[in-house]
Amino acid sequence: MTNTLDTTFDPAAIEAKWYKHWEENGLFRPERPDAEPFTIVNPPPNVTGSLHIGHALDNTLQDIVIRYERLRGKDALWVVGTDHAGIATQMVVERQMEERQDKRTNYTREEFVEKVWDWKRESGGTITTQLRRLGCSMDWSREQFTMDEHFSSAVLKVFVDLYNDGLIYRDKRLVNWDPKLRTAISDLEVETQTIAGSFWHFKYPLEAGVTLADGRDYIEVATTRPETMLADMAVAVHPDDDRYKSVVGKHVVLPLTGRRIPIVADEHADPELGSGAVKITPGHDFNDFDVGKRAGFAPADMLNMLDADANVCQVADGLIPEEFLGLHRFRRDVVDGARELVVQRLKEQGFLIPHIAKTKKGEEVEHDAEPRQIATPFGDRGGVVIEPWLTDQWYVNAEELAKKPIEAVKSGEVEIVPKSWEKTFFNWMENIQPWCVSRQLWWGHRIPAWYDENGEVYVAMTEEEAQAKAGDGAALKRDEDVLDTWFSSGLWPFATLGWPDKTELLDKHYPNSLLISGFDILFFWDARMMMWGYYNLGEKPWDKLYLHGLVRAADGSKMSKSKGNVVDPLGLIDQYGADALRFFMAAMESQGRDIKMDDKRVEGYRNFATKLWNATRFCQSNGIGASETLAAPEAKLAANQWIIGEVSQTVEALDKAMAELRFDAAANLIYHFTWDRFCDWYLELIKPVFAEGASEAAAAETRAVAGWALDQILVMLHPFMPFITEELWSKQGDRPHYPLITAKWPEPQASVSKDATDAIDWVIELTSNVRSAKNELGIAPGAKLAAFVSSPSDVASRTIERSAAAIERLARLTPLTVGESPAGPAMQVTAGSDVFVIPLEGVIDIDAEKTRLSKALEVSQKEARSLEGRLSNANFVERAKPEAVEKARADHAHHTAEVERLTAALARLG
RNA sequence: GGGCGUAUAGCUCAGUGGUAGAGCACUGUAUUGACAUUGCAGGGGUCGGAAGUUCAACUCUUCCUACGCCCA
Repeated sequence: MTNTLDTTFDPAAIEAKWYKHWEENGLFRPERPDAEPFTIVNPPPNVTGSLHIGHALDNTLQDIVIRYERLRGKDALWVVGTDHAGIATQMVVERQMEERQDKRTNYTREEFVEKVWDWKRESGGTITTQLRRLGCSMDWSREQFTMDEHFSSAVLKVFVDLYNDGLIYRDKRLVNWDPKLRTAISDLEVETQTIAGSFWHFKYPLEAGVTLADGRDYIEVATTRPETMLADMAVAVHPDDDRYKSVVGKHVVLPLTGRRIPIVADEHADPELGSGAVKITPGHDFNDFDVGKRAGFAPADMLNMLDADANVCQVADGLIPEEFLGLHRFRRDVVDGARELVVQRLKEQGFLIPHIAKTKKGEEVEHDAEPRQIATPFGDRGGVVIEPWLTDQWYVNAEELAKKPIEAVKSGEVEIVPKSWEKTFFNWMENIQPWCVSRQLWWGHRIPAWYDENGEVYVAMTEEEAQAKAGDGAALKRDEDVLDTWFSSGLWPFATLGWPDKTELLDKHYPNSLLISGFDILFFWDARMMMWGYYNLGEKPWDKLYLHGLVRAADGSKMSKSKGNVVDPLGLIDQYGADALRFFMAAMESQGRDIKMDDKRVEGYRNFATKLWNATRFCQSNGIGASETLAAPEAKLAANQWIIGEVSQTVEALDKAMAELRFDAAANLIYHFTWDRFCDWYLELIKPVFAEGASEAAAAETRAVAGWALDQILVMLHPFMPFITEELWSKQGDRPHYPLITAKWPEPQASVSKDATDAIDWVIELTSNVRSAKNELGIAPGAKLAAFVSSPSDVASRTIERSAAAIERLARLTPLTVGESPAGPAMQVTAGSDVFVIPLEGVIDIDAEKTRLSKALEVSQKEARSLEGRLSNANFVERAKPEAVEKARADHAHHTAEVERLTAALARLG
């Protein structure tokens, strides 16, 4: 029995209804204890986040795969949750406090963290509601959060294990410091941007009595960061640089501070660049840090002239003049800083070497500095210039942990799709640097390390354990810092399944089957998961990694809030429906290439949904309802056999596309099958069967086959368009205990007669050719015409006999006579090897038919000539693949025959 | 500087060693029975440029040009 569909398709009306139904009935993860597992973990979005177009793509692809595997009977688990997003979340809550003239430091750490939890409970996880609107079928019953108690203890365990294995350590070295957020960040969180800056040249006076070979009493140095000269500890020159050989080991006396610093030989100094001498500030520059170490300065002795806010503070030797203290490192908010004051003072004291530029007219003009493009590091969250800063931080020995992941990808144990990303993966993993994992925040997993009065460190899961290690008398103080959010989200593939406990879930679903992520988090997250997976479980996190691209604005630019070109996926869902947006994402996703937003295309897929809706309405009006069998029904009629064969081919091709993760190919297959085959041909072919007076047996067979074929469409389309398909499935029959989401995927099992499918293909060709000819000759499309075929092929004979009704209805040829046509003007139409002569006494425009035939003749002549050329080439006949030669011969024969036929037809027209 | 990727119809994109496809747009046409969010028919491309391999190159190789991304 069927439930009548509304005449119009309204996505919004069905989306909420079905999502609720699925979720409330536990259909996202039905009990399938004995089924083969299939597992995906969702890249956990920030708990502060809301759904953007990138999430829409990422989650659509995952949902397509998980729904597909669920339909194929697997125990499909899609793990979902959010991550605590240390910096982002703390920023959100602090900003809210600011609005109330309040601040974090007005509270204790515990009070503040409790406020963040309050925020999370009230406003966090907006995105989880939004994912539901997209139709994503995750297992919400097991929703995870990286700060959950269980997850948190897994994080601490990893830290402790790594420490015990010597893979995590505390070190004093330069770190990327974000002075706005007042925390260290990892090198991945630094974005280098090229900005317009200046390059200043200074004189550093040699100490009394020392001169260069050329007699000068100073060394010229140049810098883009003059303020750091307050903490300079050396001047480096290249050991082979003759200009400076005599002064290596001597000293200069710095202006402003009066610090006496050595001239050292170091290969870092490039004789070709500028003066060849470089100032060395080991405490504030990564290169200088290395030079400083080589020159014999211990990190602890390196001068640090900036505080956590990047304001000038006094250095250990106390030589920075009072007037600089407290200044910001450089001009900020229209207030000059240390940089500007240093330049001003050096200029006043004659230590600035001006830059001479020429104007367009050739006049020389003096500037304080040379304008330059400078590669500058910015923090990806705070957006301010990163300061290399000397602090104690925790580092993970990433080089060691990267070994197994590299090996796994090399051996093929883990497959990266598309493969082109492997090189990028290796390039990064093989040159990986120690990973700074400590963050100076309050929100996050606090580092399980305690220090006694002597600074001795004790790493343990709990304070009690640490105390036990330190001894009863020791007064312990816990490390203030928290861990990088990626440190914890890297545990996602297994900590969400219960690890470190040995759970059945973990046993069954680890390693995961597949991970889908944007390539932008390949290093941040995907690589971390591999490191953690191998380290903690000795096994890969997933079999396969699929990387997709970015969704770009329609003009190809990157979407960003500042540009104001962000497309809201929820708006698109409101406008076109979730199914249309999902289908768009799938159809555009071709192995990692970026996707350009195209509303017209989304609209097109909304139209596709409407088409299917209306096709189903047509079925209903002819008594076509739900199928009663999984296997294709028995069919005698050619059209029915044909559609069964087409379904079977489509399933096969679809399975192949899905196995290769070709989302675009899969979407296009089901699209074209539904529209071009099922709607445009099959439904037209079966219409005569339901006409009055037609055979009841034929109608019954057709109802069964059509109902079955439509059901196969609904199943195959369901992963892409879950809402409309579930709605139509339910309306096609009463099957409340057999919802589409957990229905069975079709299995290609058709045994259809080739005669039948050939017959329909022949009818389709004949119909298309008749329509085309009529159109060119200006004959009304609806006109029914008599036709003659003198010596029909086998397929023609059979089809004329069995499917005259279809030929009449579609090709509009009737009566169809086997035999010679009467003399007189006529047009010719072919199908396969058959030629139909259609007399058109009085109707035909003879000139138009002549033109049409001449055009066709020209094409065939050209083709025949070209093929002749190829076939007369001995090299081709001898060396080409036999199939290619065979095909060329057949094509040549065909075109030669066409030339003959068309010439004769033209002659007949006079 | 190192690495990767992309250049195919007006636009957005598939594609295969045997002379090209889709969606949208465009043109013509059709309107009382599933659907104008539609049907039918059609026009439109020397597959970025050059050279090479091959019987045959849009497809493989090299170089060039343009654009994009990542790393330093």
